[in-house]
Amino acid sequence: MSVAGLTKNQALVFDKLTAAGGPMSAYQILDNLREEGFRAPLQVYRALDKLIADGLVHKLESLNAFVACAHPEEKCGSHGLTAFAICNECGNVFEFHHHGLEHDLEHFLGAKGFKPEKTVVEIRGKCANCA
Amino acid sequence: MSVAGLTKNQALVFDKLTAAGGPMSAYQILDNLREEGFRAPLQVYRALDKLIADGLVHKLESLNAFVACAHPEEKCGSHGLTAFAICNECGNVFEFHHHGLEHDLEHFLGAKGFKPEKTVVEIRGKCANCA
DNA sequence: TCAGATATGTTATACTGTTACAAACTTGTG
DNA sequence: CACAAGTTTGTAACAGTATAACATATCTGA
Ligand SMILES: [Zn+2]
Ligand SMILES: [Zn+2]
Ligand SMILES: [Zn+2]
Ligand SMILES: [Zn+2]
Repeated sequence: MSVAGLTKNQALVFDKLTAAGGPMSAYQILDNLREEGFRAPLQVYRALDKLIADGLVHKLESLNAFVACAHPEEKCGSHGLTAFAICNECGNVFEFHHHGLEHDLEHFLGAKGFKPEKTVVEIRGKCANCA
Repeated sequence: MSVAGLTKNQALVFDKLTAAGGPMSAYQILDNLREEGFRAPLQVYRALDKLIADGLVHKLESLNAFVACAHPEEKCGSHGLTAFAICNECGNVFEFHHHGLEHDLEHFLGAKGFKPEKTVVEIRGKCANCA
């Protein structure tokens, strides 16, 4: 379950998020880790910072929530662009890479002198089950 | 400057945002409208809700901030996809539409039974001036 | 052992957004 | 005009998200 190189708190947060199988807010994580000794938001946010830097967790900006990476073996962190389809009905999140997209954006913005560092792509809608 | 069909508070918020020429947080807007009689966040959020629904203002999810539409005459609201390149150095925001992008995403997700309703695309990086 | 670095704990606070309810204004109708 | 219905605004309280500042503990290498 766990991943090498993580501290205790980082591992607790990562495992909780992985077990959830979907997005959680920082405060939901906090409440779910009180039994394990968590007391303050900062414990969660610090762990999330590291997990995000390592590409093991992503932040969903349009939800203010966090989700475990769907394929950590692919080193999402190294991709400039990770995209999410988020169902507004059931809350299900589908994570994907789309190289055409990435390339198009880089090309389009590069021509304008803009250097992308991190790209947020979140598609809100209805998933196949909820349509 | 103003736009027809807006109430007093909506017009005040829209004008302030337009004059700013860049993103503002809801509370920055509030503080800038105290002289005009604003007292509570809800006055700002209610106005923003309407302006966003009308496509005159966009929310930048990765900044928790709001920006006046760069080309309201094009009815951004009717596009599924409006994208933003946001400079991490100077805060400048460049709004654009990219139909190839929109089409690719629709095609890719449509094949999976996902029906997009609203898409967030925000590219954070360095603009030409700051590179 | 001891110093420096890293990780954690704790409190308080700042920032973002909503609920609930009351009052004022607008508009159409008898 | 009177007055009801709808819409806009005002106000207070609160809920949810995130960080600053400082203290303590733990780990690591000289
Ligand atoms: Zn990922
Ligand atoms: Zn669904
Ligand atoms: Zn626009
Ligand atoms: Zn710039």
